[in-house]
This record gives sequence, C-alpha cells and structure tokens, in this order.
Amino acid sequence: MKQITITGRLGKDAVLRTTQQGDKVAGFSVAVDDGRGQDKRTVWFEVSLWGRRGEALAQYLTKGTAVAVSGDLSTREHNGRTYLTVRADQVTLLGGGNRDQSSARDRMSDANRAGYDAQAPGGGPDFQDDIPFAAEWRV
Amino acid sequence: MKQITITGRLGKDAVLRTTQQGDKVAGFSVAVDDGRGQDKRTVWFEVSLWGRRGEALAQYLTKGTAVAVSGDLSTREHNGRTYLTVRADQVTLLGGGNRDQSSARDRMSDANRAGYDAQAPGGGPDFQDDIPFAAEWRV
Amino acid sequence: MKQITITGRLGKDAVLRTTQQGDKVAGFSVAVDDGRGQDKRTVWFEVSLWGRRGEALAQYLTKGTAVAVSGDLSTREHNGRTYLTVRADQVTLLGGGNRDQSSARDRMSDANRAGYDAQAPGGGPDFQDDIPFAAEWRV
Amino acid sequence: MKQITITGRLGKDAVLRTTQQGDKVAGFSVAVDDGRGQDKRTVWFEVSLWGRRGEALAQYLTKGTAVAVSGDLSTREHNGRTYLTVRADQVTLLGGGNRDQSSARDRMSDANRAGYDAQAPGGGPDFQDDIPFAAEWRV
DNA sequence: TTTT
DNA sequence: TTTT
Repeated sequence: MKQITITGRLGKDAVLRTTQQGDKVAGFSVAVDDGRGQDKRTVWFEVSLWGRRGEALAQYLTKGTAVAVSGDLSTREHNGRTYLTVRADQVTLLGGGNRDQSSARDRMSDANRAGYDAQAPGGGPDFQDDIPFAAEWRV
Repeated sequence: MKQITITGRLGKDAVLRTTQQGDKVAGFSVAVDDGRGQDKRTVWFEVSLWGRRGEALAQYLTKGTAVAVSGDLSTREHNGRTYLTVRADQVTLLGGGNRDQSSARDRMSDANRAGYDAQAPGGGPDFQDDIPFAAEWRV
Repeated sequence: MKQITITGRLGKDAVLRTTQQGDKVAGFSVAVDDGRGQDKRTVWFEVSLWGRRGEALAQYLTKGTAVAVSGDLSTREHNGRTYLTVRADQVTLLGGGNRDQSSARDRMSDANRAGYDAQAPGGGPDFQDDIPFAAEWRV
Repeated sequence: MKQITITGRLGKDAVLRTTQQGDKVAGFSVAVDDGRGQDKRTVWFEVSLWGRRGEALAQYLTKGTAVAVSGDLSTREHNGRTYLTVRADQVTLLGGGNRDQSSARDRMSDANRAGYDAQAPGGGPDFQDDIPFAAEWRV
C-alpha cells in the first residue's frame, strides 16, 4: 500500500480521454508546495481519475482549481525523467479555477448525486496514447 | 474529504452480501490498537469493500487476518451507539488469519490480476438488510 | 495505525492552551462535508496541534478558515456523546477565515520557517482542564 | 500537503544518526509492492524518523521488518536518480524482521511509553553526512 | 469480535 | 536492499 493525499492546484485544465476499451479517464497535473522560505519548491503530481467520476468532474477541473486528491502513488519514467502519478480514489474540489465557483459547485452536486466510479476497469496500459498527460508536463 | 488508513486485524470472517440491485459488498470489522501501556484500548472499524474487489478478497478476509485499509471514514449511529465506518478504496493483506498464508496469497494474486472495483455503484442504503455487519458488533 | 486526512473549515477560532507541564496545544474543530444531495451532513472533528507548530499557527486558525489536517484519529466519549478527535501531525492552510488571506500567508511563512513540533511531548491527559475544546462542540 | 501512508518491509537495518546540532534521526528504506502479475515491481522509499521516536524504534527497525509508515512525501535527486523520501510522523511495527518478534514488542512498549517526538527539530540539511542512507540505495 |  |  502506498496511499497518498495531496492538496494543490491544477496547472492546466484536465483532459478527458477514452481508452480503446471505451473507459473514460480524466488526467490532470497538481502543483503542491514543498518546503518553505528559501527552500520552497513545487512538486507536480500527474493524477488520473477513472470512470464516471472522472467524466463528471473533468469540467470543473480547470487550471488553477484547488483540489484534494487521495489515491495510490506510483512513479513513471519517461525520457529520463521521473513522474509522480496518483491513481485517484477521491477528488474533492476546494475552490478557485477558471470558472465561477458557485455554479461549478451546483453542477458538481448533480454530478456527485449519481454513483461515480473512481476505479479503473482494467488497470492496464491500454491507452490509445500511452500518456494521459501532455508530454511537456514534467516532474 | 476524510480519508483514513488503518492497520489492524479482522475480528471475524468477512461477510459477502448482495444488494437488491445485485451489487456485491464485503463487510468486516477491523480492530486497531490505540494508546499504550495502561491506556491501551481497541478501536473497531466497520469496513465495506464494494464490487469485484470485495467479491474477490472476501475469501481471504478471515478472522485474525492483518490488513491495511484505506478509504472514506464516516460515523453511523445505531441503537444509541456510534460506529466508525470505512468505505474502502484499498485493502491490502498483511498476513495472519485462519487460512494458511501462502495458498491464500497465491489465490489472491489470481484475484488481483483481474481489474477489481473498490467503489460502490450507487452508494445508497439499498441493502436487503440495512446493516452489513452483525448487530452485536459495537464500537 | 489509524491515520486520517481531512479537509474542511474551522467552526470557531482555535484556542491555544498550556498544559500544567508548560506544553502548548492549539485546539479547534473542523467541519467536513459528508454525503451529497438529500443525505448531506456535516461531520465535526476536534483537532489538537501540539508544540511550536500549534503556537505559531493558532493566530491563522480562525473561524471559517479552510484547512487540511493529517494525524491520528481517536474517539472520545463525553456526556454520552462520541467525539472524533485528530492529533495533528500536519496542518495546511487552504484559505478563507476571518483575516485577509495574503497577510496571513505572509506571517505564516515566518512561522513555518522555524522548525515546529507537531507532536505532544508526553501524550498524556495532563490538561489543566481535561477538554481542550469548548464543551458545546459536539460531534 | 502531500501526506503518504505506506506498508512494506525494510531492506536493511535502520541507521541511527546524529546531526551536528545533536538531533537524532533513524533512516531506513522500505520496499513496497506495486502492480500485480507480470507488472509486479518494487518501489523503495527512504524514510526518516526524527527525535526520540527514531531513537527508540531504531533497534526494532531491522532488515525484513514489516512496517506501516505515515508522513510527508518528497523527492530527492542524487546522481541523476530520483528518490522518494518520507519524513515520518508515525511508524507502526507490523511484524517480521531479524529479531524475534515477542521480545521486540515487549521492549517496544517500554520505548513507546515515553513520549516520543516524530518531528525533526530544524528540518534542515544539517547532517554530518548529507545522506542518511547508504549511497548505493537507489529508487 | 482481533492480535502480539 | 525486503518479503510472500
């Protein structure tokens, strides 16, 4: 088990994709502050949210949105760089973002009212493109 | 968000149930040690693991099994008592239990090979019996 | 282990207290949303943050402030009610509250620059008053 | 906030070190299983446990010991490799290891009876040697 | 209801 | 570097 909870802000709008099996996944990067004072830096996490929950929340996961994300941490190597990835079990909107907050929260409660599925169906490397994130998003 | 991770042992074998909608859920109680020395006590958590993951893991979730469980914490009042409940996103077997460990782990890896779903489909109070745990299990 | 991470808002300003041993502890209650739609409710957590960190953050932990709190969950019985308590290891300010945000964050970074201690020194029931929270704060 | 909880086993005995300021820290690596079937791999975490708690637990943190660790995740670059590090708030012994379990647990309860401090005093890069882990330990 |  |  390697279960992580992060709070931070999206660097870009989330991207909603569909696997060849027809499964939906929302992908987005979250910037988390680390250290303080002189040692301040930003740590980036690539988050994937599968199923109906990703499909429903993607529209609210806009650049600058503050979120809390809980899920399984992994690392991924790509072009000599190490990425921190989180397969999300839970995503909570904390505010901010490009859209006005109140209407976003109203629409969200509709989305949440249905029973969304934060889990990937297969769990496999079955993307049409093997990276659910823009290639320029680096750790 | 109120995401918890506990480690502890099952007080009884898990019970696998089916909702009226046909959804499967494994229910079990986990004893977690709290305090030390004179102030030692046991805190009990009622855990539910929905979908194929619950269906697959139920057979290994036997009395005495050590587990790590991550999920959403809630409380439930029943007959004047407060229960701590966890709707599990992740359950990891740590050993112990009534069955012999090696064969259990072998069978488990088969179970895990498929893509299991730790999320409830609807999230609602739609049990055939509204309590997924024996009535005598108290906090 | 029963480690929890919550996000929510303070119901009142934090109270900074001193034990008979001279240890400082900040106490505050955090409201966390649970459920959705018709089943929405609020779950309250009593949080304690010990040592220099509590001392330093108390001034920013005002009514309405959004926080993320990570720590050890326990329950406490008082007058027939069950309280959820969290002994915090980490507290992150997410915004809101009575004070203006920017200046609060500026002052906070000073506070954080020193090495604060989120742990209780003794861990014992050594309060001058055995409840670090106002009696009217109920689960 | 980037708070993680892992369960896994120590690759080597923990090393107890002292900073130039006289602060104690136990350092150890934890192997965590990732993936399943063909995609199984091991993810390593470098854990540091500061203060009296590190001092007290170091003797039980032997090679092969199963632990649950909760704390703040960071990454560290060293010689072109990325390390996952956890500054531990909580460490729970789950069993295993080189020493016999029962006596270790007995001694541990003595250690735990005192109030240990899982937090670093300063948080700084003030090691006599800047790496609390053997250089050959790579992610 | 668990276990060390 | 671990373990099942």
